[in-house]
Amino acid sequence: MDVLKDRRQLRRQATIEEILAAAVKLMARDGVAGMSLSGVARAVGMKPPSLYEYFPSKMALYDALFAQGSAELAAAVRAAGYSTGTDPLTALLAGARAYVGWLVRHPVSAQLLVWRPVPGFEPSPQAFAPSVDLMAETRALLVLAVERGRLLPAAATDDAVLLFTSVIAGVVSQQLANEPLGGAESGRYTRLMDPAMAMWLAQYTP
Amino acid sequence: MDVLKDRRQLRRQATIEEILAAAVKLMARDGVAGMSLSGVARAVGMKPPSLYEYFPSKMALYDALFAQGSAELAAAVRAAGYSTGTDPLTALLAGARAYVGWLVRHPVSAQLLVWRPVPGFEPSPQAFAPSVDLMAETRALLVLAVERGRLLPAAATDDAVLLFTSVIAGVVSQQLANEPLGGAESGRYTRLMDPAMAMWLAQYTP
DNA sequence: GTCTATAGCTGGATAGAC
DNA sequence: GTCTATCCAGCTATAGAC
Repeated sequence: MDVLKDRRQLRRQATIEEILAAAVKLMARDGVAGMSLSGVARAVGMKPPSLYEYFPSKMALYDALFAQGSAELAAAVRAAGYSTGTDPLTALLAGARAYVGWLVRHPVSAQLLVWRPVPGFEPSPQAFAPSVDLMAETRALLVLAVERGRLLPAAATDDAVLLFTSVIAGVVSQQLANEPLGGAESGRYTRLMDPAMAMWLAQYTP
Repeated sequence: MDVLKDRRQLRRQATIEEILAAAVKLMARDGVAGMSLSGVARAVGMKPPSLYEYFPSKMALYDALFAQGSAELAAAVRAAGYSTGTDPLTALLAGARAYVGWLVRHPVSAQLLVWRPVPGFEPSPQAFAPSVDLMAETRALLVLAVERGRLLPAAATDDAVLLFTSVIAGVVSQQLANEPLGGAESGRYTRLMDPAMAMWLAQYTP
């Protein structure tokens, strides 16, 4: 708790983040499954064994990346939703837009989060938690929108939620399949996002 | 051209297919990117060098798998469409159903075709051709459906086609993310498929 | 916390005998 | 066409000096 300890922990945290950033960069170049600890070590100016001071295994590094991405994604969605005021439907749409937008801007994390490209890697429950929370909040927003009469009751059923997430997954999938490593900033997904949301809404608007 | 040569070629073709099948099986176990030539060789009762008699490199094996999957998928979609008679809209929907169905029943090929999980692998133009053809035929069906008054003119625009493929991609994505290696035969995707198609149709039906 | 050294393994691919 | 033998490269991970 004293200053020295804090400074040390801060330094350590900075190194950890440097390692994570380097790993993401490498994954953008070689593919998510193609990342190697040797490559990461080279990128941060370390020798491979030194990485084990920060992560006990390669899978632990993947898990940290998953946790970081999952948390940042959830935060981005929440921030977008909160900033819109109190209307649940507006918040829902802003959240969906933020969700897709974040994934498109972070294609490497997107692959790690949405697909499972690494043989043998399963995210830990802690790493997965933000996604679970986000899903629950999305559901709650839908229920609220129904209660307030902004959506038809059917919009809060399991099938409607599945359809909603599926539409969003479709947009993300389109983008990632065409620009897996985040090349040119194509406006394709934005052009797709509005009609897609409108299409879903048309089913459930009073 | 003589009988002996034919027999030899037939035998060779059978071996090639055995190798491809073994590779798919291994990819289901270890992940698409986790397949190894050593493992494939073991599975077919060969030593690794012998595989080079049939494929000049590991990437060539991936390409053959891509080509095979792409062709089979296109064939399945066409068969479903043709069997419905001459109504383009019915054919379109039957095709979409067949498309998703085939991918769900062949999750390993689906990952290879839809996602790009193998670092450094790009399908050759020949391997990719069936997918391109299929896309063109889908477009043609939409145009035909519009001409026959089964769909609104807007259904043949680029945006509508993008939305159509995106909806399908969403269903596939949902399924693959939850059952990447084709575990239990969950009826989830079928439950999702009909509402998803209905949702798109609602936008473009006269 | 960082290093050297190294274990220990697996992989893709080639040469050349049979 | 299949094999043995081998090359060479890369990787994760550990032991132990500093």
